[in-house]
Amino acid sequence: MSIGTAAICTVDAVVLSIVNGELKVLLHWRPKQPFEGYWALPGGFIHVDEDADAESTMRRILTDKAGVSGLYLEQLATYSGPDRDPRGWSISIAHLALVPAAELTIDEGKAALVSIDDLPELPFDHGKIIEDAVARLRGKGAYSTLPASFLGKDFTLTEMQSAYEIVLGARVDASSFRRKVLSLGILTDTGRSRQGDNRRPAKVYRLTEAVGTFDRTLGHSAG
Amino acid sequence: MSIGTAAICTVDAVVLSIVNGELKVLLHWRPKQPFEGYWALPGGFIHVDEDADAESTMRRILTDKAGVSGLYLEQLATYSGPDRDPRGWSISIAHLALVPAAELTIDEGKAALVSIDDLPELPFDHGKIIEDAVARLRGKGAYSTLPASFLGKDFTLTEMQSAYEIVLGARVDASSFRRKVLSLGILTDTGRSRQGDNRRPAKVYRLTEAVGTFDRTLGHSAG
DNA sequence: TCAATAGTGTCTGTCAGACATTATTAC
DNA sequence: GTAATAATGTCTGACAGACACTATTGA
Repeated sequence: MSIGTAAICTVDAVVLSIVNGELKVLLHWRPKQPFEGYWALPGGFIHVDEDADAESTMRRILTDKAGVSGLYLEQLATYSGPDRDPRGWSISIAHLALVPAAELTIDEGKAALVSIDDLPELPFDHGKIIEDAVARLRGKGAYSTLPASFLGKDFTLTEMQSAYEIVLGARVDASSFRRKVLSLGILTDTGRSRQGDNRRPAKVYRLTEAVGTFDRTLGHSAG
Repeated sequence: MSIGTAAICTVDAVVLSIVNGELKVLLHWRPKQPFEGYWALPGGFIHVDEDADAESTMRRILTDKAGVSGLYLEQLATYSGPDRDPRGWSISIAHLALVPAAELTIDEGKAALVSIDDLPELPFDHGKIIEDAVARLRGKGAYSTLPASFLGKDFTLTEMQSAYEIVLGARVDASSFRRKVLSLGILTDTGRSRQGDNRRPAKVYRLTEAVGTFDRTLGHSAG
């Protein structure tokens, strides 16, 4: 009896970034069939001869297609079925990646950052995957440091608050935000300040640890 | 160029249940190689000629191996790599299932419910998968109706509270629990009561909707 | 009556939201 | 001084935890 299956095994990434106060997703122009000429999520085949696991596949592809490495990456969900890919029964292990826009290398014509509110028609089930990715980000954003992944290593509290507001899609009270974030101990004061024009300089912080979750929520709680 | 990969595509389920106030996982005795004679998670190959997607594969296998259908099932994560299965580079789309113990058909000798604190040595990465499943359940339990999936269709508040206590691994105050659960509107009063010996009968409720999440937490909040 | 469990009432500390106020910069 | 943003102080309502209290059954 055969132990293998004929399923096509791929990975796809929903790479999100904040540009001009808007959540954008990285789309890649498909140079080949199927869906030649369409914009789609960056993805590709698992190479069983070189990849240590699906996350390695994903990082290899993101480095190749978007020039990013070391970004925040988590597994989103796995999509499968006979109809999602015209080549046959397929599996896609989808990932969610968050990256500061400045760290992305966009090859004009081959890739683009597109507002999640203004997506073109997408092949496969990529529309659904992006929807799920944004839902995950919005849901997890309120009780984790995920939104800080959109910022550089160092940032001010105002910048961090702005990232949370964009992720949550709601205004956040500055006083509450500072009180909570600082009391959680997730930030380290770098001792430096960032000057602006005609205004008081803001203290510069960085994450004490990598992305993590906490039990209190930030921003408005529904209900 | 070949579009397929040689990855072995499987699904596995962490079927959890509560027996005697303890969280138990369904293990299946492996009648064939690899790991013949070991206890392992119920799982199997995706059949691309008959399965509509990985969840269909999972439900087909659970019906065959555990006689359960219509249970709560959600995707957990996908595990992959060259070493987790001796047959080669493999993918397992792992699922989390919650089911009342009474609805399980256990074929003695072929399957067993084992306490999650007393697991045997498990093949593949099944130990890690169970660990992740329990972490998911504990994390999501405090703000969802997931623990109610361990109960039958109808239940009393005391039974529901007990399920939450077992899932959260902590005592829950009855007054707080009732106040919260009832104010959330997630329960419908059936109008019936359940008699016990020498005690006041308890009202019988059922979930108003299928498993869902809410924003307030039940039980102790950490921090 | 008692034993046992079901269910309610109420106090208190914590904390999010609101918003007024102060601080620090450039000009 | 003004303009602009950074940061703090304080009031209030909501609610979780604690726990005392009442209710309803069988014997």
